[in-house]
Amino acid sequence: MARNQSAGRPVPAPDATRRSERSRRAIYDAALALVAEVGYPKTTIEGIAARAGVGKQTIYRWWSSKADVLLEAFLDLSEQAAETARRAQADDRPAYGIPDTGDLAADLKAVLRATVDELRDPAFEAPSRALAAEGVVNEELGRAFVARLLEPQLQLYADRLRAAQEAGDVRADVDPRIALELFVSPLAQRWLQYTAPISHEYTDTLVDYALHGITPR
Amino acid sequence: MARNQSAGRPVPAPDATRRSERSRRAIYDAALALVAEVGYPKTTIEGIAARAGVGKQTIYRWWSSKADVLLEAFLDLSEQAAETARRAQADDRPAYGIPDTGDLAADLKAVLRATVDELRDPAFEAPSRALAAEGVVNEELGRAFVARLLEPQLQLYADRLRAAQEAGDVRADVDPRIALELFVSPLAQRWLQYTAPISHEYTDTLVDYALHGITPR
Amino acid sequence: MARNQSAGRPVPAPDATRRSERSRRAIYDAALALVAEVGYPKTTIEGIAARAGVGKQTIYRWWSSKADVLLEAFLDLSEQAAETARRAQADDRPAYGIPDTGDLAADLKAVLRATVDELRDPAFEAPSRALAAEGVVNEELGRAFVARLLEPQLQLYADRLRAAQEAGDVRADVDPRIALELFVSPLAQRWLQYTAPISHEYTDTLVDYALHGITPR
Amino acid sequence: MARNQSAGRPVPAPDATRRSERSRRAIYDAALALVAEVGYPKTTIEGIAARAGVGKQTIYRWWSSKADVLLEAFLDLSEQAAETARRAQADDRPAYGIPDTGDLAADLKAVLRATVDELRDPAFEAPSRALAAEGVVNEELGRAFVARLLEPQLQLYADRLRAAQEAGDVRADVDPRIALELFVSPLAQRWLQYTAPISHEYTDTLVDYALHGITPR
DNA sequence: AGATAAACGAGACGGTACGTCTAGTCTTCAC
DNA sequence: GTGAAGACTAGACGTACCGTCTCGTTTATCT
Repeated sequence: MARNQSAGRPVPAPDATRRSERSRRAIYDAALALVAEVGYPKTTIEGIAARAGVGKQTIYRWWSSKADVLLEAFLDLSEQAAETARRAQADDRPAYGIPDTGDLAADLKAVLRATVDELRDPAFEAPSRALAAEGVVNEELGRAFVARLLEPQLQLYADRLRAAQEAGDVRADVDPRIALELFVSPLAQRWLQYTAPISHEYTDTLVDYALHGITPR
Repeated sequence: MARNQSAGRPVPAPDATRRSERSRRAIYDAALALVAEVGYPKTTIEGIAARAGVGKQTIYRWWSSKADVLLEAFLDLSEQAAETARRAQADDRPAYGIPDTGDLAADLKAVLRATVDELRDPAFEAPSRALAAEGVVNEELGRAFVARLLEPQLQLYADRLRAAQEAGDVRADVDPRIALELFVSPLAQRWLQYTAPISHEYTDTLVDYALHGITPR
Repeated sequence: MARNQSAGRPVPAPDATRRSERSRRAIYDAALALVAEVGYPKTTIEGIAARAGVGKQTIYRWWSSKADVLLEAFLDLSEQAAETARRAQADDRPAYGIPDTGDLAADLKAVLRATVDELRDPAFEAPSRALAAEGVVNEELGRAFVARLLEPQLQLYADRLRAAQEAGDVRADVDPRIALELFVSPLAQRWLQYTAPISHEYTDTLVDYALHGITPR
Repeated sequence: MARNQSAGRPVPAPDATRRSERSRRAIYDAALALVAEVGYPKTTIEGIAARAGVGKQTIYRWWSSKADVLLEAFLDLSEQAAETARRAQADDRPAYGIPDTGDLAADLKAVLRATVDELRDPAFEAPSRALAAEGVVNEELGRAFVARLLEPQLQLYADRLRAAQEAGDVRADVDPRIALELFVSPLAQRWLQYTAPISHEYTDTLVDYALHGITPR
């Protein structure tokens, strides 16, 4: 992502130590605000630069594309949110990840309900939807999006499922990385593709189906 | 979809009876070819018109956007493919839909394996990926994409599951429309978002997990 | 003007006897009205056709260009005006042309004053200015404009000057066709090119200078 | 001329100090060449931009219309020609304007003969004819054309006539600005409107008629 | 009176150019 | 010597007309 250095002429890499933190922040803010306000397709680099009070070159110097700017802006936003959340928690509690109360179904349902709520938060919806869309069509960005944003999230589910396996609540022969998709992917698809509305009841049902299957026991 | 008639001056709707079938076909072909060759973002209306040997206005007269052209082109392609498939089948066999051999798991696995193959067919991949991406970010198109392409496919799974319910192979309290997502959505997400590779083994596993759950029985 | 029949395939010449007089009149009216309202450059053949309630082909069938339509429309207008003027005159008076009272200077001044007034009539100004402009840049139309509209007018001056020569009021060695330009062309240039305002005093002065020269006698 | 700033949103005026002289020259050259080669109506802004190797926006940034480009291009050409002529002259001779040998008729005839030759020079004919035509129909451009190109030329005649008045060769009560039209306007009209051919003999005759009148002395 | 054929209103078609917008590069000036 | 400002080349956007080409629908003679 960072900087395109594959091309012919070895562009002298900008000196990152002298980079203006002020501009970086302003660009993130402008990019997120514009995506939220006018949508991703109508968000332009010129627009971001103008809103951030920054020259276009300052954007092209540090990012390779509109999608790249937005990806980093969103990553930054997520980190800030995570940081805030972490700080807000009581100090000695498990810092991050999916809770493990011993009740797998309840834990998954709780987290998925929270995810549903988050997906409906407009501040998150516009940029993450934009990034997801761009990632569908732009494989490089798609992989970056998955690696830096999605996979870390999914890993938390995998960890929880592995813990459940150790507790005997999930069969040992089950691959947690696949199993988690049984409830995560349906939610993702409904949200991304508007195939159907999402709700707490829906995600609860997904967890039940995924844990116990749909055949008679 | 149809025609923009929301704006101020009521543009007289073009006379569809005089529409050039030749141009329509040429536009579909050009649009699909360009999306496959240079990708959706670099496919332009000017490019489609030039390649189709058609005036730009002929495109703007009948479609409202590049996405709209591609959606119809892809629908047309699908219909043609379905038509071909239908014709290729023996006359008395069940014409369309998911086979029902009595073995639900085997039937689902077979269809999903075929889907995996289709998703890897470049002729289908480029346009459907492009449409899916556009649909993520453009709700109107997204809903049209789902309603006209995706949902009819999903309905076939729902039908098969309902038959399985009647045969006692699926619990009666299960909602087929949700249940199908347990194996369809994971595949869709891996394909769309590059979260992980897809394979026949993978979809087989999904069916097994979905049918029997991941908890010990 | 008439009809382009130089090209390869011998387009069957339209049958003028079956031509719709109604359409012809409507086209003339629409053309003149549009030129007066929106100016010549913004007058389009589509616009004329729409306003005249006529198919575009009906225009292309009978005229070769926008300029051609306007030229004929203006000729028609001029003929009608001349006809009206002729009818309005007493029956036995000299029907047409420049009066000959025996006083050359007075006669020329009177006619030029009338011309100044006519040039200021908006109904004449827009189309004649448009035709003159087009004629400057389009030699074929320019020559047609001169031959059919301008030269007949100038001929009247030449006739009056010749009569004056016979009466001994103009030197015998003077070429009337050139002499008339001494007062006609300055007026034409001021009007066409906005080089200076026109007035009755101005044309009176032109006649005086032209008749007696500008050197001391 | 300058820049359109009448519209709603106040488009930020471009910074003239940073203007590319290279582009400006290339645009002038391309515009003049195209007008000479294919004529004014078939000269397009796109064509000028392409030929000049320039983006369309660079033309729209600095000029408001095709006519405006051509006017400035032609002014530039005239200035260059005048500059060249000035440099070519012997240093102590009267730098510019109409010669004053004491023989008014001869001086005027000489200058008009030179003008006839210039009007026949294709390099000047196409653009000046195009500008004149556009000026007939577009008052704003017409006035600019007159003010910046025509009137300065005419002023030279007025100056020479005033000198002749002081020398007693022209009557004191004659208005030089009007008198000059007696020989300038006829030539202009013949050239512009193709009313008749132009020649050295013709302009000589015009001078004779204008100086001495057409009546017997 | 009916047949026949051309002119007609309408408007879709392949095109060209318009004037605007944005991409991404390059240059200038201020801090 | 970085970074804002913005002019530059390039080219797609969506619109407006061009001139050509069908369509059916009048008209208007010619059987």
